[in-house]
This record gives sequence, C-alpha cells and structure tokens, in this order.
Amino acid sequence: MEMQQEANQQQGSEVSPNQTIYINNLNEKVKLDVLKKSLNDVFSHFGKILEVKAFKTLKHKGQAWVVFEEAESASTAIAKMNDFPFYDKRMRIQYAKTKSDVVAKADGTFVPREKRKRHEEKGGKKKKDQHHDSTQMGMANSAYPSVYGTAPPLSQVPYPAGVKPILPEAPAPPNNILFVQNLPHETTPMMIQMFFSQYQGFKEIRMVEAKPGIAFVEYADEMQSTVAMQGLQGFKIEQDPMLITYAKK
DNA sequence: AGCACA
Repeated sequence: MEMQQEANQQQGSEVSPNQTIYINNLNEKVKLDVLKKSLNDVFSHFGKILEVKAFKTLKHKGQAWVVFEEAESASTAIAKMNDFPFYDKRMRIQYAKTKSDVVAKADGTFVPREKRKRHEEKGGKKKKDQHHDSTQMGMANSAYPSVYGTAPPLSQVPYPAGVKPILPEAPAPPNNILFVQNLPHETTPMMIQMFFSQYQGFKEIRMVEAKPGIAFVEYADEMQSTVAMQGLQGFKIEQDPMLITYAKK
C-alpha cells in the first residue's frame, strides 16, 4: 500500500535537512584548493554557496562541506549529485550533522566553541600506517544503490542536466600521443613540426582550427613521445612556454 | 571510514 517513505532516509542516517551538505568518498589525491574550486563549480548550479570547507588532516581528508545560502539548494544538490562521479570517485552526499559557523554567525547563534580536543597537527613525522597507495582510480564502487543496477563504468554514468562532468585533471598515463597547450594562437602545424619532428618516431601533428593554442603530436611509441616531451617541455615558441602532457586516450 | 569551522 504505502511505499513512498524510503525517499526520506536514503542515507540510513537521520540528519535533518539544512543548508550544509557533507560530502565524503572524495578523491584524496586532488589538491585541496583544486578540490574546493571544483566543488564550488559543480555545486553552484544548485544555488548560492556561502562557503566550501575541506581539510587535509587524517581524520578529515576525502571530505568536504558545502554551505549553501538556502537549505533547498542543499536538498537539490543531494538529490541530483549523490553518487556523482567526481575525479573518478563517486561523491557521497548527506546533510551536515551540525550547523556551519558561517550560518550560525549569520543567525546570531554563533558561540565560539571551547578548544576541542587538541588537533593533532603534523608535528612529528610518523607515517607508519598510511601505505594504502594502491591507485584505485576508475574502480567501480560495487556498494552503491539501485539506480543504475550494477555499477556501470564511471565514464558511462549520465550527468544531471546542466552539470558538466568534472574530468579528473589527473595526468593521462604515458602514451604515444602528446597534448601540447599554451601555443600562440597563430601557430600552424608546420611551425611546431620543426621542433617535434627532430625526435625519433615522429609521425604527425594534429591541430583543430576551432581550438587554437593546442596540438596533438603523435609518435610511434611512448618511449619516443616521452623523449620529445622531456626535450621540448616549456620550450618557448614566442614567449609562452608550451605545456606538454600525454594526451587522454 | 572518517561531520569542521587553521
């Protein structure tokens, strides 16, 4: 008969809706400023953001708080973005458990908290148990809810309308094609061919008229592309140093 | 896994 109440307790935890969302399962390899900026970019689709907070302490990495001006924005954000692939991991989003300081300050209810448990700042250099270095980027998470059935590859997950996918800026793995950026817009293939063709294995330059300033340079194999990259990295065509990375496949 | 406010 009544089977409509499950929508309310999607997290299995009882936290009342409020204007701050708590996000975890974030990719811990992403630098903090980049992470916060990307979170801001993504979540500003749902309303005005007052603040984005994230920390890199052991207890808090992989997590972030996004404070909206309106609680409704937070609700929409959760509904639309929970399990959203973000830097190759699915964001898990809930309402934050406690009121954010910015909000309390606006409320007038802010009371400076007592010194909490002394934050373990990184004073010593003990790093015994942090060797989880296994790169698990791109592994589908098997434990996420029903909507997609069995987890599809992240690359196939549909994105909510109006939200651009955030592609990991993680460097592409070494391969035989180089991606060259920061070229003067007048650059022609011939101009840079002079440089790239002096390296063994050079095959071709590809440029797209619609996208000035970039080029793809193909070599026979990744050894050769790597040598060329190392030789030409930062080389200045006019005055701007070119930025060379491996192309995404 | 882990809910803070440098």
